[in-house]
Amino acid sequence: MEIEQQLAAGVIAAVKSLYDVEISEEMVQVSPTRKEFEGHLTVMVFPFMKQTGKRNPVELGTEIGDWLVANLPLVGKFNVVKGFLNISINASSWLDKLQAIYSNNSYGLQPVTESSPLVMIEYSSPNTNKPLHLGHLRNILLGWSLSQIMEACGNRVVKTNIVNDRGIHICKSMLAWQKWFDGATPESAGKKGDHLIGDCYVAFDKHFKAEVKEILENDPEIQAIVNDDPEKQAEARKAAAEAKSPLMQEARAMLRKWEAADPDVRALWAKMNEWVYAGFDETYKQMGVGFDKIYYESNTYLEGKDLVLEGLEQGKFFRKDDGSVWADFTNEGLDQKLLLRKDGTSVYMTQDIGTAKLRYQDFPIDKMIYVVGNEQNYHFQVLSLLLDRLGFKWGKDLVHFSYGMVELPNGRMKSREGTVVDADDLMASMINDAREVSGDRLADMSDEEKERVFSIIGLGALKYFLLKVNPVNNMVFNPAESIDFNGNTGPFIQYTHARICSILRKAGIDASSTLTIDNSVEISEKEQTLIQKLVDFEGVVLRAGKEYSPAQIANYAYDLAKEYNQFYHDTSILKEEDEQKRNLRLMLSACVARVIKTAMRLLGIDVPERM
RNA sequence: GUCUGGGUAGUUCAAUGGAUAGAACGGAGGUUUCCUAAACCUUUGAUCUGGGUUCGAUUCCCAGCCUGGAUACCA
Repeated sequence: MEIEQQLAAGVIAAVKSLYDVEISEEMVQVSPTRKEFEGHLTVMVFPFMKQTGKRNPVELGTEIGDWLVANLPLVGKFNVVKGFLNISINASSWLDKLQAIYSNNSYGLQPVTESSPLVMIEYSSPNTNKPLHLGHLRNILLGWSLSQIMEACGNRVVKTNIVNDRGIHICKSMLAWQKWFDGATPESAGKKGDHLIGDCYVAFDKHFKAEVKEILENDPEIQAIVNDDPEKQAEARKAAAEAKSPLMQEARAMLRKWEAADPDVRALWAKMNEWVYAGFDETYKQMGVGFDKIYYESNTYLEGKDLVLEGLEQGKFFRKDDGSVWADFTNEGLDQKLLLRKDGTSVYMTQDIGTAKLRYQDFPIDKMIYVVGNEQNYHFQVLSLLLDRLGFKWGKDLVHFSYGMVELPNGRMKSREGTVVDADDLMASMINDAREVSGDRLADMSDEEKERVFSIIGLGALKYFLLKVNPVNNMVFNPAESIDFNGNTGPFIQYTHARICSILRKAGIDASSTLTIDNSVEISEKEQTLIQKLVDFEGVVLRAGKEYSPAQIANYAYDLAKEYNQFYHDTSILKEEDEQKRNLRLMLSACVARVIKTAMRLLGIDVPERM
């Protein structure tokens, strides 16, 4: 049992024994003691004042403290300040804890068995008409990290991805490729497939814009659209002009051909999508992430349509006069939601229903987590109700892991304004920065080894930067300033780990060595603080899993690394002559290194042994 | 309009209802006879406004201001 829990149980017993009053677990708040005060853990006694009838919190705290010292072996001494009961834990209890952590190779991780709950996590979910950008990076890293954390919390995890491979957007790229790209392939163009297709999309948009402008200025039909409100008039004219654009009409015609399974269109579609997948795979590989099962919208949207029609027959949905199919959620406080257009084609929501069906066929899912931006909060609120109505047992409890946008200093990224930060470019530039910062520290390594380390460090900085922020908040990325390698950063934590590895190397300790310490060894305040933080790790992981928050792991890892750096700076380890003290510090270092490594793995960040 | 997030040092981020609101970057200054100076130390500086609940509010409730997002046939 954890020290905090033992203490909390002790306090409950103390109150029961002293005042014959039952208090609940929630009333006992235990937290680390602030640095200014003596003690390790602090219990708030204010909450017990009513039940115990005590008027004076100091008196109450003192009585509980006396009882704890007399009855709880792990409590050494205590002091009371106002209503804060500061408890000092016995040194031997800390040492026991440290030894337990040292000898447990999977410390902090819950076991996963055949009968563990099955959690499916969807993330990335790209469109296939353009390369991945910074926003996708946040999504993918959160999804990957979350799946690691859920596994660490004792769940079986299936990582999944839904690829939005059909629709008007890919038709635009296909059309542009036919018209202006002269049969270019990724090989002939010398660029990744996703980037080539992205270029096509941009080309389409450029020509399309020009067309619309031309029509707006010269077309008499458009000029005839008049509205008293100038804003509304402009909107209406623009919509009419866009619909009238020959390019757009061609794209729509292509989409219809695609839906009719026209062989030529399908062949082109398949070829171009393959290029994109190859490009994405390269990006995923570079990031160090992957999936267990990938779904494609082109395979799932028809399934969704079937389910909707089935639901319609069972009276779960209704049809409007124009033939469109809707779900009514006015009883649940929401609106009506379109499920099938009047022409019978499916919408975004329909596709998600079909995907859910296939997933449930493939896996006995207990919990489904969708990692999708907060712009889709409403969509997932509706999807949850919809799946529940269709009888998916996890529908009601599906988790929309909603995260904020990555913004630039002037606002959000806009592809139209060319302010999108490309994922591949950003990663390459981070790795390059790492190379420059490193100097000649790794001069004795082979070029291959060096590149591996630079890649770990550069990506570590990027990943940590994106993961340390609370997911619900929007975050700001300034492309003009490179991501830091100093301070509260991934490399700082990696550096601490590398440094510990160096110490252990010099002490002649490797994975097979076993350190031992005597329980009577003296333990300093800094050492005790470090052990306390190590003990916290298990709880931090569980909490991060419960609250779906990789940021808590990130902040914990930084805190631990910072604490160790201070310890390192004013404590000698290798030069320590007292063998017991030396072994204690080495054992502590080994534990810190392992916990850092585990925590960083939960974030999807590697830690090199040298840097 | 309606619904829904967010508002904390100059900047980027923290803070299960608890003690003097923490870090980092930036600014100013300092530390290498010892294990990696990507480090360490000192200093500078903030809770949008007004009410309420509470022994105690950045945190919970109400109102207002600022700001992001959604709002039904795009995904």
